[in-house]
Amino acid sequence: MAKAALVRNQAEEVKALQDTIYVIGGKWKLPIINSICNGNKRFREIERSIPGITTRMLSRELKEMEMNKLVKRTVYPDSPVLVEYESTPYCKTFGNIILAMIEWGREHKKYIQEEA
Amino acid sequence: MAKAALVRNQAEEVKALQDTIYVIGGKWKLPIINSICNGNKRFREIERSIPGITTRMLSRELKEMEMNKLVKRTVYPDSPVLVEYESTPYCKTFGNIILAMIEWGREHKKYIQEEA
DNA sequence: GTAATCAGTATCACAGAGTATACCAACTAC
DNA sequence: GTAGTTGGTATACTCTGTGATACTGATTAC
Repeated sequence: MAKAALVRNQAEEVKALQDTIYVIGGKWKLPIINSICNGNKRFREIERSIPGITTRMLSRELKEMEMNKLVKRTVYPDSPVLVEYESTPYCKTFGNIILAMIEWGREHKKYIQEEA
Repeated sequence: MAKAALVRNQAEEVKALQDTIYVIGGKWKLPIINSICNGNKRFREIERSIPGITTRMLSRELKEMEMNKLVKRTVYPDSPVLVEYESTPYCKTFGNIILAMIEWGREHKKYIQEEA
């Protein structure tokens, strides 16, 4: 009985985990979410804030994220056209994951440096 | 000044985030870590606990994770050879990330179901 | 007039992550 | 004797995420 409960729990956990990985998988989604949640609004601004990303990848990911309601894209069609990206409440639900990962990255760096 | 501090902070955050993504990237590492931390020790046991994984991917990832000191592999060479995988303390440092991701997966499922 | 910025799009190409399938030798269970 | 388990390896293949490079038209700045 305890065993069965444990097994079911594990199966449910893995699935939840795999769902999450599916949604935020890849190199760029979390860094982009993080950037926008940090207040970066303009395309080039976001681009500059993420080391290594290319225009193409940013463009693709933003498009997908807009479709999935992760970001809101607004166009101000004044003389020099201006585009702004904003995070949605849904986007902010990744906060804990991102924080945990930033924290891990910091600890990992310390660890590496101590080792060397 | 406040601006400069903010910028430096952001840059450091992204790098930490990207480091973490680099280490645990891909479809399988986190599910495997989770499985082993949950007490699964045998190869086939781990395999069965992760929906969709193939023998080959598990084998590859375990090998890599052993090299990176994420898991410990022990062979008991008794009549039917027995192999056991264990999590290392280092492996357990991913706990917070995994928990946050499981939590997100659960909420996401609720969200999807409510929507439908 | 030249360079730079903005918000992207268009092509091309590739490595490597991931999949599919079969197979091995040793052992157990029926 | 035959089917199943264990801990994997071998081979072949797909596919797509990612990268590199170039380009656009409008605008501003020198």
